[in-house]
Amino acid sequence: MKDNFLNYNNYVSVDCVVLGYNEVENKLQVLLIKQKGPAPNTAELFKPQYAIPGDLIKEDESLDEAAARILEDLVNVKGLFLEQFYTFGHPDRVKDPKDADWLSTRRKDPLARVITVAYLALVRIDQINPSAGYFAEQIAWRSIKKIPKLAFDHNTIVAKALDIIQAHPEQHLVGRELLPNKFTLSQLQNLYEVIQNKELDKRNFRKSIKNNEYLITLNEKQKGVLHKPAQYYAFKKLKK
Amino acid sequence: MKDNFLNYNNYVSVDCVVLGYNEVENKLQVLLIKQKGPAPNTAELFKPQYAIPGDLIKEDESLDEAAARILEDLVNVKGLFLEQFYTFGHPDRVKDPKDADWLSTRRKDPLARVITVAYLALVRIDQINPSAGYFAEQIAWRSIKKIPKLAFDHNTIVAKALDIIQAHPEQHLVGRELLPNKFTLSQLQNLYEVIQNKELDKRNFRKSIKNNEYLITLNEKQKGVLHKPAQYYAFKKLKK
DNA sequence: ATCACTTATTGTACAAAATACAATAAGTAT
DNA sequence: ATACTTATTGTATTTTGTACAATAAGTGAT
Repeated sequence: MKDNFLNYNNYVSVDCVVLGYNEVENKLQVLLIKQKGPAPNTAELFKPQYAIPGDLIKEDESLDEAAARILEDLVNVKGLFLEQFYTFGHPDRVKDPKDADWLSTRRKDPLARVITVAYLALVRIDQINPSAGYFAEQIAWRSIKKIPKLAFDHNTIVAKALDIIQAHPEQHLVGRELLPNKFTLSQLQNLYEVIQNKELDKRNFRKSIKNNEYLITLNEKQKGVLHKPAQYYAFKKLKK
Repeated sequence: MKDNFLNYNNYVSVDCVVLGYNEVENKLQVLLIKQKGPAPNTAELFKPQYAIPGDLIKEDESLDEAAARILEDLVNVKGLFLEQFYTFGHPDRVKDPKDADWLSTRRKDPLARVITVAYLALVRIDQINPSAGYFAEQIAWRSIKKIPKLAFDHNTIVAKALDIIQAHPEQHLVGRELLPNKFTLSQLQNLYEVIQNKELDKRNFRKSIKNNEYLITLNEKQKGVLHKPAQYYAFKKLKK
């Protein structure tokens, strides 16, 4: 019966893949943080890496709450779309020598295993104001096509998030989350094209999207543009 | 900087929703264990509940390995289909009074939070031999239509597993996992009907399934049946 | 050999959805 | 009036989904 009182405690963290859409450049980007070193006087010894934002969970918060807190701390925005998508728990996932430095400044037991629950968040880059928080030296948006080498297994985590959203953009409310409240069908199409990384036919796109039960036509058109003004659309509130 | 050495350790477990297919009765069932009490002499004080099989993870195993171990211990079969599908981490998920008894016999700190990574497994009931292991008093198959009240939040976990498999049976290799190596199209159709809980048209089912790139026609028919013998089919090996 | 019985197998008409493809419309600026 | 730019729309074709019932191939009984 000695197994009855096994006590394999583990660190549990939540990591967030924050995908941001830059409408002007029509690019999808991922939010990275540059790791903060230890006390300033020792900073020269510390080689910061880029990472996705994450933190250990707190005693009294759920996983969803932890993800929301991490994002709030970092991007100063509440109520973003957030979705758990996978949990990464390989025993060696934080044991690469490249990560030892950072862990030694942040953990009582730097070699302890960390299991991380990964979340996907969608944000409009122009609407949020990410700020380097207590756990980030600075933050950076990077194109999903040029993601640098990241700390821990974060490249794997980001790749899995991208797979998921590309397979089913509509299930992840991309339009609602990544566009302004009112938008044109061309804007919506551009977004889908970036996410799926392929061109779509205008006529066919409009035919299919107009079956979307949440899309509504507004009583408003573009003004002052140097071409035929486009109709504005919006999304209906979600049924709860 | 006091946050630097936060030490919120947590128990992490893996729970498995084992769905078994009984071809004869054409039923989908879920594998439950009846919780084992403390030492025999105190057993009369212990009110066992049904639960899905699960265990704390071990120090040196990945989540996938933990899931495989739990199943192996319980059903004595290796190499089953196993898929992580969600992680449940509400702070109170093991704090219902109904669960206090069992936890007090198994945990140094019975009130400690447990985060659990849930896996889905698919098995053919006639092919495996579940046995009560060190953590199960006995095991039981229960129809997915009549699942009793379970320990912890296990009813929620089972419900989520069922949602997932019903939405996309083909993505979860249902046929490959739940049928014999050679099978008839009627067998395959029966399985899909049980999983999706609706009747399918024979002609339409065959039309759609025959597009499946993994389905191959064998050089063999049923023998000795009291009706027109059916063609046997099989699944091609998966590309890795 | 015929027949009764049982399950396996197949086709066709129709509707709906996906795809390929280009001309016209509505503004602004000159 | 014209040039320019992006918005908007339709049609033919293919593919996929759906509804629906007659024939085929065995066995066992006569």
